[in-house]
Amino acid sequence: MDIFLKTVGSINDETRLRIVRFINENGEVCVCDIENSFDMIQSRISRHLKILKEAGFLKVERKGRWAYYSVRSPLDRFRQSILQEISYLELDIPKLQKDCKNG
Amino acid sequence: MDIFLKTVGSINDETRLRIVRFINENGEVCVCDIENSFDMIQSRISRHLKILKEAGFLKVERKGRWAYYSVRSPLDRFRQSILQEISYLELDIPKLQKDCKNG
DNA sequence: TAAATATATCAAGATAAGTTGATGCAAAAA
DNA sequence: TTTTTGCATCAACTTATCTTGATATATTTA
Repeated sequence: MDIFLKTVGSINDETRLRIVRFINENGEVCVCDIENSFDMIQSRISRHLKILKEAGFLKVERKGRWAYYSVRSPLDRFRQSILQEISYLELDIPKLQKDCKNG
Repeated sequence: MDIFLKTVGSINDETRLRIVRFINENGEVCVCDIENSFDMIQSRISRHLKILKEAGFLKVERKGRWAYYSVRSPLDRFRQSILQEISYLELDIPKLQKDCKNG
Protein backbone atom coordinates (compact mmCIF):
# COMPACT_ATOMS: atom_id res chain seq x y z
CA MET A 1 0.00 0.00 0.00
CA ASP A 2 2.81 2.41 0.86
CA ILE A 3 4.52 1.80 -2.45
CA PHE A 4 1.20 2.25 -4.24
CA LEU A 5 0.72 5.63 -2.54
CA LYS A 6 4.31 6.52 -3.35
CA THR A 7 3.68 5.65 -6.98
CA VAL A 8 0.47 7.61 -7.41
CA GLY A 9 1.79 10.44 -5.23
CA SER A 10 4.76 10.79 -7.52
CA ILE A 11 2.55 11.51 -10.51
CA ASN A 12 0.22 13.80 -8.59
CA ASP A 13 2.18 16.90 -9.53
CA GLU A 14 2.37 18.70 -12.86
CA THR A 15 6.09 19.40 -12.58
CA ARG A 16 6.84 15.71 -12.22
CA LEU A 17 4.52 14.81 -15.07
CA ARG A 18 6.49 17.13 -17.29
CA ILE A 19 9.84 15.81 -16.09
CA VAL A 20 9.01 12.14 -16.39
CA ARG A 21 7.60 12.63 -19.85
CA PHE A 22 10.60 14.69 -20.89
CA ILE A 23 12.86 11.84 -19.84
CA ASN A 24 10.62 9.27 -21.44
CA GLU A 25 10.79 11.16 -24.73
CA ASN A 26 14.49 11.99 -24.64
CA GLY A 27 16.02 8.91 -23.06
CA GLU A 28 18.98 9.31 -20.75
CA VAL A 29 19.50 12.88 -19.57
CA CYS A 30 21.55 14.46 -16.82
CA VAL A 31 20.20 16.88 -14.24
CA CYS A 32 21.74 19.88 -15.97
CA ASP A 33 20.04 18.92 -19.23
CA ILE A 34 16.75 19.18 -17.39
CA GLU A 35 17.84 22.35 -15.67
CA ASN A 36 18.71 23.90 -19.04
CA SER A 37 15.59 22.68 -20.79
CA PHE A 38 13.07 23.57 -18.14
CA ASP A 39 13.39 26.94 -16.48
CA MET A 40 13.78 25.60 -12.97
CA ILE A 41 16.38 25.78 -10.27
CA GLN A 42 18.43 22.69 -9.69
CA SER A 43 17.32 21.85 -6.15
CA ARG A 44 13.74 21.71 -7.31
CA ILE A 45 14.61 19.32 -10.13
CA SER A 46 16.71 17.08 -7.91
CA ARG A 47 13.86 16.80 -5.46
CA HIS A 48 11.38 15.72 -8.10
CA LEU A 49 13.83 13.28 -9.67
CA LYS A 50 14.30 11.65 -6.31
CA ILE A 51 10.56 11.25 -5.84
CA LEU A 52 10.13 9.75 -9.30
CA LYS A 53 13.05 7.43 -8.72
CA GLU A 54 11.74 6.22 -5.37
CA ALA A 55 8.35 5.68 -6.98
CA GLY A 56 9.93 3.24 -9.40
CA PHE A 57 9.68 5.30 -12.58
CA LEU A 58 13.28 6.40 -12.98
CA LYS A 59 16.77 5.07 -12.46
CA VAL A 60 20.05 6.95 -12.10
CA GLU A 61 23.49 6.11 -13.30
CA ARG A 62 26.40 8.22 -12.16
CA LYS A 63 29.30 8.84 -14.55
CA GLY A 64 31.99 11.22 -13.41
CA ARG A 65 30.26 14.20 -11.92
CA TRP A 66 27.06 13.68 -13.87
CA ALA A 67 23.95 11.82 -12.84
CA TYR A 68 22.06 10.36 -15.76
CA TYR A 69 18.38 9.71 -15.26
CA SER A 70 16.27 7.50 -17.48
CA VAL A 71 13.06 5.52 -17.33
CA ARG A 72 13.55 2.32 -15.41
CA SER A 73 13.29 -0.80 -17.43
CA PRO A 74 11.51 -3.13 -17.36
CA LEU A 75 8.52 -1.23 -16.02
CA ASP A 76 5.68 -3.22 -14.53
CA ARG A 77 2.29 -3.19 -16.23
CA PHE A 78 0.77 -0.57 -13.91
CA ARG A 79 3.56 1.98 -14.26
CA GLN A 80 3.59 1.37 -17.98
CA SER A 81 -0.09 2.21 -18.22
CA ILE A 82 0.53 5.34 -16.18
CA LEU A 83 3.38 6.44 -18.44
CA GLN A 84 1.22 5.84 -21.46
CA GLU A 85 -1.58 7.90 -19.96
CA ILE A 86 0.91 10.70 -19.25
CA SER A 87 2.07 10.58 -22.86
CA TYR A 88 -1.45 11.54 -23.95
CA LEU A 89 -1.69 14.61 -21.71
CA GLU A 90 -1.55 18.18 -22.89
CA LEU A 91 1.69 19.21 -21.25
CA ASP A 92 4.29 21.80 -22.09
CA ILE A 93 7.40 19.70 -22.67
CA PRO A 94 10.45 21.75 -23.67
CA LYS A 95 12.99 20.75 -26.31
CA LEU A 96 16.12 19.15 -24.95
CA GLN A 97 18.88 21.75 -24.43
CA LYS A 98 22.25 20.09 -24.13
CA ASP A 99 24.38 22.91 -22.73
CA CYS A 100 26.30 20.87 -20.18
CA LYS A 101 29.97 20.09 -20.68
CA ASN A 102 29.50 16.36 -20.98
CA GLY A 103 29.65 16.24 -24.75
CA MET B 1 -4.22 17.24 -17.49
CA ASP B 2 -6.46 18.60 -14.75
CA ILE B 3 -8.70 15.56 -14.89
CA PHE B 4 -5.64 13.32 -14.80
CA LEU B 5 -4.40 15.06 -11.66
CA LYS B 6 -7.89 14.83 -10.19
CA THR B 7 -7.93 11.12 -10.92
CA VAL B 8 -4.56 10.30 -9.43
CA GLY B 9 -5.13 12.74 -6.58
CA SER B 10 -8.29 10.94 -5.66
CA ILE B 11 -6.45 7.68 -5.10
CA ASN B 12 -3.55 9.31 -3.30
CA ASP B 13 -5.14 8.80 0.08
CA GLU B 14 -5.51 5.61 2.10
CA THR B 15 -9.01 6.47 3.32
CA ARG B 16 -10.25 6.80 -0.24
CA LEU B 17 -8.52 3.61 -1.30
CA ARG B 18 -10.43 1.79 1.42
CA ILE B 19 -13.74 3.43 0.53
CA VAL B 20 -13.52 2.86 -3.20
CA ARG B 21 -12.56 -0.76 -2.70
CA PHE B 22 -15.33 -1.24 -0.18
CA ILE B 23 -17.83 0.03 -2.74
CA ASN B 24 -16.25 -2.00 -5.49
CA GLU B 25 -16.61 -5.15 -3.40
CA ASN B 26 -20.10 -4.45 -2.06
CA GLY B 27 -21.83 -2.80 -4.97
CA GLU B 28 -24.34 -0.05 -4.29
CA VAL B 29 -24.11 1.34 -0.74
CA CYS B 30 -25.46 4.44 0.94
CA VAL B 31 -23.42 6.87 2.97
CA CYS B 32 -24.71 5.53 6.26
CA ASP B 33 -23.67 2.01 5.27
CA ILE B 34 -20.15 3.33 4.94
CA GLU B 35 -20.49 5.33 8.13
CA ASN B 36 -21.59 2.19 10.00
CA SER B 37 -18.98 -0.06 8.45
CA PHE B 38 -16.00 2.21 8.79
CA ASP B 39 -15.56 4.05 12.05
CA MET B 40 -15.63 7.52 10.57
CA ILE B 41 -17.74 10.60 10.95
CA GLN B 42 -20.15 11.36 8.17
CA SER B 43 -18.67 14.63 6.94
CA ARG B 44 -15.37 12.93 6.36
CA ILE B 45 -17.00 10.17 4.32
CA SER B 46 -19.09 12.60 2.28
CA ARG B 47 -16.01 14.57 1.42
CA HIS B 48 -14.11 11.54 0.17
CA LEU B 49 -17.10 10.26 -1.79
CA LYS B 50 -17.33 13.60 -3.53
CA ILE B 51 -13.66 13.49 -4.49
CA LEU B 52 -13.97 9.94 -5.83
CA LYS B 53 -17.09 10.86 -7.74
CA GLU B 54 -15.51 13.93 -9.32
CA ALA B 55 -12.51 11.81 -10.25
CA GLY B 56 -14.78 9.56 -12.28
CA PHE B 57 -14.67 6.46 -10.10
CA LEU B 58 -18.08 6.66 -8.46
CA LYS B 59 -21.60 7.64 -9.31
CA VAL B 60 -24.49 8.56 -6.99
CA GLU B 61 -28.14 7.86 -7.25
CA ARG B 62 -30.50 9.52 -4.83
CA LYS B 63 -33.58 7.65 -3.63
CA GLY B 64 -35.66 9.31 -0.93
CA ARG B 65 -33.28 10.62 1.67
CA TRP B 66 -30.54 8.17 0.77
CA ALA B 67 -27.65 8.64 -1.58
CA TYR B 68 -26.46 5.38 -3.11
CA TYR B 69 -22.89 5.30 -4.32
CA SER B 70 -21.49 2.69 -6.67
CA VAL B 71 -18.62 2.28 -9.10
CA ARG B 72 -19.31 4.14 -12.29
CA SER B 73 -19.82 1.99 -15.31
CA PRO B 74 -18.40 1.70 -17.86
CA LEU B 75 -15.01 2.65 -16.51
CA ASP B 76 -12.32 3.63 -18.96
CA ARG B 77 -9.26 1.44 -19.32
CA PHE B 78 -7.03 3.59 -17.10
CA ARG B 79 -9.43 3.77 -14.15
CA GLN B 80 -10.09 0.06 -14.53
CA SER B 81 -6.40 -0.68 -14.21
CA ILE B 82 -6.23 1.54 -11.15
CA LEU B 83 -9.18 -0.22 -9.52
CA GLN B 84 -7.60 -3.55 -10.23
CA GLU B 85 -4.33 -2.41 -8.70
CA ILE B 86 -6.24 -1.24 -5.62
CA SER B 87 -7.91 -4.64 -5.35
CA TYR B 88 -4.47 -6.20 -4.83
CA LEU B 89 -3.45 -3.91 -1.97
CA GLU B 90 -3.23 -4.91 1.65
CA LEU B 91 -5.99 -2.76 3.03
CA ASP B 92 -8.26 -3.10 6.01
CA ILE B 93 -11.70 -3.29 4.42
CA PRO B 94 -14.52 -3.73 6.96
CA LYS B 95 -17.52 -5.99 6.49
CA LEU B 96 -20.64 -4.22 5.29
CA GLN B 97 -22.86 -3.19 8.21
CA LYS B 98 -26.36 -2.46 7.04
CA ASP B 99 -27.81 -0.63 10.05
CA CYS B 100 -29.62 2.11 8.15
CA LYS B 101 -33.37 2.11 7.94
CA ASN B 102 -33.52 1.57 4.21
CA GLY B 103 -34.21 -2.16 4.34
C1' DT C 1 -46.51 20.83 11.78
C1' DA C 2 -42.72 19.16 14.64
C1' DA C 3 -39.08 15.87 15.17
C1' DA C 4 -35.91 12.70 13.26
C1' DT C 5 -32.97 10.95 9.60
C1' DA C 6 -29.59 11.11 5.69
C1' DT C 7 -26.53 13.80 3.43
C1' DA C 8 -23.81 17.95 2.07
C1' DT C 9 -21.02 21.84 3.05
C1' DC C 10 -18.34 25.17 5.61
C1' DA C 11 -14.87 27.20 8.78
C1' DA C 12 -10.96 26.31 11.70
C1' DG C 13 -7.15 23.81 12.91
C1' DA C 14 -3.68 20.12 11.89
C1' DT C 15 -0.72 17.82 8.70
C1' DA C 16 1.63 17.16 4.34
C1' DA C 17 3.81 18.68 0.11
C1' DG C 18 6.16 22.10 -3.00
C1' DT C 19 9.51 26.07 -3.74
C1' DT C 20 13.44 28.64 -2.79
C1' DG C 21 18.08 29.87 -1.40
C1' DA C 22 22.01 28.29 1.13
C1' DT C 23 25.29 24.87 1.96
C1' DG C 24 27.90 20.50 1.44
C1' DC C 25 30.40 17.16 -1.22
C1' DA C 26 32.73 14.80 -4.81
C1' DA C 27 34.82 14.78 -9.38
C1' DA C 28 37.21 17.24 -12.79
C1' DA C 29 39.79 21.16 -14.51
C1' DA C 30 43.04 24.86 -13.93
C1' DT D 1 46.11 22.29 -4.47
C1' DT D 2 42.80 25.62 -5.50
C1' DT D 3 38.77 26.44 -8.29
C1' DT D 4 34.91 25.06 -10.84
C1' DT D 5 31.14 22.10 -11.97
C1' DG D 6 27.22 18.88 -11.14
C1' DC D 7 24.33 17.23 -7.91
C1' DA D 8 22.05 16.40 -3.29
C1' DT D 9 20.12 17.98 0.92
C1' DC D 10 18.47 21.13 4.45
C1' DA D 11 15.81 24.89 6.71
C1' DA D 12 12.30 28.29 6.13
C1' DC D 13 8.38 29.65 3.91
C1' DT D 14 4.23 28.99 1.15
C1' DT D 15 0.49 26.33 -0.47
C1' DA D 16 -2.52 22.39 -0.53
C1' DT D 17 -4.96 18.65 1.69
C1' DC D 18 -7.24 16.21 5.57
C1' DT D 19 -10.04 16.03 9.84
C1' DT D 20 -13.35 17.67 12.88
C1' DG D 21 -17.43 19.89 14.64
C1' DA D 22 -21.13 22.90 13.46
C1' DT D 23 -24.69 23.99 10.56
C1' DA D 24 -27.84 23.70 6.47
C1' DT D 25 -31.14 21.20 3.57
C1' DA D 26 -34.28 17.83 2.15
C1' DT D 27 -37.09 13.92 3.05
C1' DT D 28 -39.62 11.11 5.92
C1' DT D 29 -42.01 9.83 10.18
C1' DA D 30 -44.73 11.00 14.29
